[in-house]
Amino acid sequence: MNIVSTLQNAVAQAVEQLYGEATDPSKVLVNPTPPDFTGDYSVVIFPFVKVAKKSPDAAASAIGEYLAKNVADIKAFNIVKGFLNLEINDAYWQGFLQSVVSDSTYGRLPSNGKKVMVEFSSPNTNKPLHLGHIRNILLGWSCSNMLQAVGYEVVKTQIVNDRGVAICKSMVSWLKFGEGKTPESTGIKSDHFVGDWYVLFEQKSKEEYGAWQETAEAKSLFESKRKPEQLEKDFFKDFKNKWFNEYSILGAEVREMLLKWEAHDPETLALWKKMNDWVYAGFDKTYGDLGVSFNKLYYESDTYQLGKDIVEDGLTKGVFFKKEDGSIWLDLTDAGLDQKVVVRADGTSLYITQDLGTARMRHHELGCERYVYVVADEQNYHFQVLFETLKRLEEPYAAGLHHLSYGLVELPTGRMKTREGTVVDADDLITEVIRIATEQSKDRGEAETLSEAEKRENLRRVGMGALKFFIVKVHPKKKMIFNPEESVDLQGQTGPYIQYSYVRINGLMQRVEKEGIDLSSANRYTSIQPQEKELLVAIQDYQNVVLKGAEEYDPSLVANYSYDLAKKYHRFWHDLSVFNAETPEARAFRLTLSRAVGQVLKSSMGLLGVSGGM
RNA sequence: GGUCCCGUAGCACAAUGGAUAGUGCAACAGAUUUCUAAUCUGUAGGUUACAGGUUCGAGCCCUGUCGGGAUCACCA
Repeated sequence: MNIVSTLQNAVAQAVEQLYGEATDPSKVLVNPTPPDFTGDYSVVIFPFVKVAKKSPDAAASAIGEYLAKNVADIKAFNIVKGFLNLEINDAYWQGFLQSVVSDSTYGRLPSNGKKVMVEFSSPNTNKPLHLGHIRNILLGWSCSNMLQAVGYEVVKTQIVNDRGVAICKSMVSWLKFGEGKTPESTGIKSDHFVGDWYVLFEQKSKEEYGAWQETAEAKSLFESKRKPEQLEKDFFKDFKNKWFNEYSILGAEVREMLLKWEAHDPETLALWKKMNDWVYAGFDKTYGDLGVSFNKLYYESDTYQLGKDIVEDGLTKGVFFKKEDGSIWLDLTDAGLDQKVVVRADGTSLYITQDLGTARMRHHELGCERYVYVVADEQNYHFQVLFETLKRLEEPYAAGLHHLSYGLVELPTGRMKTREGTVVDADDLITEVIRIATEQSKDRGEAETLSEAEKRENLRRVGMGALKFFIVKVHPKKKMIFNPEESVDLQGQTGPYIQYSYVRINGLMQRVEKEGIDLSSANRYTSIQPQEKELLVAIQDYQNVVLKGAEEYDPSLVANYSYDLAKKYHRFWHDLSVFNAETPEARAFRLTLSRAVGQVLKSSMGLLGVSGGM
């Protein structure tokens, strides 16, 4: 058993024996002792002073005596201001170290027989992926990995938003202005190619709107509908949607396209399929670069009609109600939310209708215990409504729904805005971090032994490791600033810094292999140093970190842990000699310890999707 | 305006209600001429936005204020 749980249990037992009060062992606080104090772990005694009816130090002393007597692994204890500091026997650490290196799955839990779905990425098909998608994808991916590590079977899904106004804009634009060009003929990556037509559409539309504003019709509309004091500029800004739907020629073409699509017009469907396929080919490349994949894809074109049956249900159950115009509503005001339309007056479905239907369908198909939606925080309200609705419908899976909400990513240059063309493209960013990694390696002078291809692959790994680590180290809920230059820095809190620790360890292990060094004398090493102890304590903590990360859907815990471990290893490396250790036992011990650190680093970084060099 | 989220060093980020609020970058001062120098150590930098409250103990929980963001469509 983990020493921390051993201690928790023993303390709970002590409290019960000494003071007759039952205590939940998992509530006993056992933390690594801060470096300034003597000890490996510290028990917080304050919670027990009331039942002990003693001063904190006296209670600590009594509990300490009890532990020293009853827990074989405890070597000594001391008390500082209500904290009971415990020293653990070297024999325990020896055994622990051996158990780690002999267990290739260390940190992972066996299957728990439960299933969880994680939905992430879920892009629109009218333009390429951008920086926001990268955060989404990395969060989804690492959460999937963490859940898997703690025993879940994970189904990774995305819903591809392949229909609707957006893709129709690209289609209209390409038909009108495309002159039959293709990704092949232009040499443009195919999802970017489709996105370019979307951008062109928006440009043309803007031009049309500008021209229209000069017409007599527009002027008189402004005069008759303006609010008092409203400037012409502001009026037309507000009016844009209405204009697009009722006055725009391009807008009319898009609506026609959409109607034809919904009527299954063969030519429209063929065009739609062609453009979407271009986009998918492009996405696949980006997903490949990021090293992610999915188990199951859902397409909005298949699911957008879904949800009518669930709405029927809701009507029968009285969860929903119908207004005179035929639209169906849901009143959530008692939950602090608003009224919400779930089906339009004309009987067509909305975003929420679709999500209701998809939720039920997926549960029938997958039968998961939990469903995690990785979606940006601008949709917090939507998910509140969605989950509350499913709860009221008494859907059996409602309690297992979770919105993993994440904040905006910005660059140091400022916020991304579609309209201002400052959106950071995912592919560009990937290229950029690899470029920076390459540039930095030039200053250093890389190992000459590698082939060109190997060097390139190394740099790609460094760049991707940098990108991934930098993004995932921040708590999902917080908005963050991604600094490409800083991310690739080889010093500091970065992916490459951690990757290097691993490379270093790998180098050691290869040498062990080559020289046939015998590590079996490791357990005869009797003077564990502080730098070694802090590594052991950190390794011990790994399984808890993974568990917590999975429970809280928070990969930043694993990222910060990895950095911390790498940092401790560097300190160890600097202060103590490994190969040139004082004795053969010390050498064997340190090599074994290094192996364990490498093993954990590989595992923890692997959870984050960073496998580069590992 | 209602609702929700955020506010920690110059900057970027940590900190299950527990000890003196940490880490990196940037700055300064050193060490290590090795086991790959992609390293390490030290100095400096803080009224944790502000004001109250709960607690043995609050960056964390509660109330209010200020600042920033998101959202309040028969869009997705």
